[in-house]
Amino acid sequence: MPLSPFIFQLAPSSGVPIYRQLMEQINRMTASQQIKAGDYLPSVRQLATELDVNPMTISKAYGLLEAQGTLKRVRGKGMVVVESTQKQSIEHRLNALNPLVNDLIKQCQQLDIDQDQVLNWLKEQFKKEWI
Amino acid sequence: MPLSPFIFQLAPSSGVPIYRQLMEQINRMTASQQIKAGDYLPSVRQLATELDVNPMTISKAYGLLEAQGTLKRVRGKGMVVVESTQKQSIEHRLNALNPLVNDLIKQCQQLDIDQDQVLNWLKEQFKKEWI
Amino acid sequence: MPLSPFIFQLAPSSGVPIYRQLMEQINRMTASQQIKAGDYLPSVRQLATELDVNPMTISKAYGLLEAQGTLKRVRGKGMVVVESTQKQSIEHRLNALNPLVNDLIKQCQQLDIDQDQVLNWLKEQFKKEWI
Amino acid sequence: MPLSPFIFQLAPSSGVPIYRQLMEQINRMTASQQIKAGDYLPSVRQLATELDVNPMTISKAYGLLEAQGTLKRVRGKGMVVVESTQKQSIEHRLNALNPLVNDLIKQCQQLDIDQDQVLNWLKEQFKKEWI
DNA sequence: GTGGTCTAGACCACC
DNA sequence: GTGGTCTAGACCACA
Repeated sequence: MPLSPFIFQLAPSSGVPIYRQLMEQINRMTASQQIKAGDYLPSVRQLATELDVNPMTISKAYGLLEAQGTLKRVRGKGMVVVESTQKQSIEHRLNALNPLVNDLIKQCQQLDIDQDQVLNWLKEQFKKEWI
Repeated sequence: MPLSPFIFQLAPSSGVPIYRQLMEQINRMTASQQIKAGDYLPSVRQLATELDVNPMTISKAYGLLEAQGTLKRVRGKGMVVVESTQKQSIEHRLNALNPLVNDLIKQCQQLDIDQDQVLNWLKEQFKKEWI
Repeated sequence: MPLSPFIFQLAPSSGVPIYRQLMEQINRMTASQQIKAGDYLPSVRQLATELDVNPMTISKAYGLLEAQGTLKRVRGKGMVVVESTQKQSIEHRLNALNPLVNDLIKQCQQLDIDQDQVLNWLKEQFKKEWI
Repeated sequence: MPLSPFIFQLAPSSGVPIYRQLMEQINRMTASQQIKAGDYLPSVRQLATELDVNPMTISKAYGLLEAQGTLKRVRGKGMVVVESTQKQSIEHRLNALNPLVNDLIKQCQQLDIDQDQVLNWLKEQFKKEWI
């Protein structure tokens, strides 16, 4: 029963609701099969403690993922990833980055940064920051 | 001639408050001097109509930018960019992209996409989407 | 125990915006440490009811005091005075009265009242009205 | 025809509407007979130029003072102080300072300044600032 | 319960 | 025409 080897990173002051941040991260991890069918997610209380967040917030995220069909509630055991999830194609996963990249492009233009500058800088940043 | 040649793009469902999106965009445009000292911003009502948003929302953004020292109220004429703003260095502007890039890196890892894949794809996307 | 032992006095017809009156009074009370670091201000809704004012007006004042660095939002608990505030020197606090005193002097001159007359009268008034 | 020997002092950013500041100042000057029955006020245009204010603002103040019975419009000559005004008693004029003094007392209390401190300081300020 | 955001609509002061 | 202030009421995120 893999409890919480998952890396969740929250940005509390980003304006994006915490439950949405959680949902998006879990969705990405199922898309990449870092969480597979049958895996159990950390319990509401455990994750709440770990992230220093109200348990109701975790519960809300789990509830919505259940409604969306990604998770299933198992009485007495917790939330389990449903069997239908499978690793999505690389194209599909890259496309999930589209909103972020469009934002990036828009911000570059507003900051008057050109393509080569930002691409070179991104390469550097990736080398530095990639864990 | 306080027209509105500025391109504001809102993401209403992003969770980021509209007034914040506006503030950030205006801050970026002053950082790149696409809006220069002495320029007039579009009027509250005009921008509200253009973006289909309540005037008070625009007004809140302008008011906070005034409190922050970026804009100044000119009676009967509108909001003008203060004189002290100047174009910021390319390093400074690239650093403004940091939060977005950290997000990008995090999402790639959660989607199990490796560095070369994403960098190549970014190059393509930039060529396609850059206006 | 975020109660409301603070006395706010509004002058609705003074022309000074309500949110500004609130901000000024709160600033004075932190300057004199009648509100100390860690104290909770009355909730938006409570103060709105108490002062018979729209909640958004209170909220605007609190929001600006937060932007100004005097208050901090604590999720689910309310607005708390930040730790950095300290009692300001008597000189500093007296100087805060400058605009009012300049106004007083100007009005005396326009009313053809001389210095001794007004100073004696002020002494009396202070004795009578001081709570 | 005494044109504009009057000293008007405006505080444009005080939040008090300019037309009200004007009205109050003119009322004080009639109360003290610094402006007497039969005196002509400066013309709208002249005062507007002098104070760097929109003529409509002056006009509004004059109009309200006319409605209030203090001034009278004389065709082709301007606004004249009506005959009924007379110098008011010193008590009456001191009472006109009441709102300001109540404000002063309130601010002192909120700033935790005691009576003797403020009275001594006021004496000094009066000596320094009185023109 | 807490604060935050947004809307629709009114009125004010000033150019 | 410009921005500013306020209201009444709705909905959201979080404790």
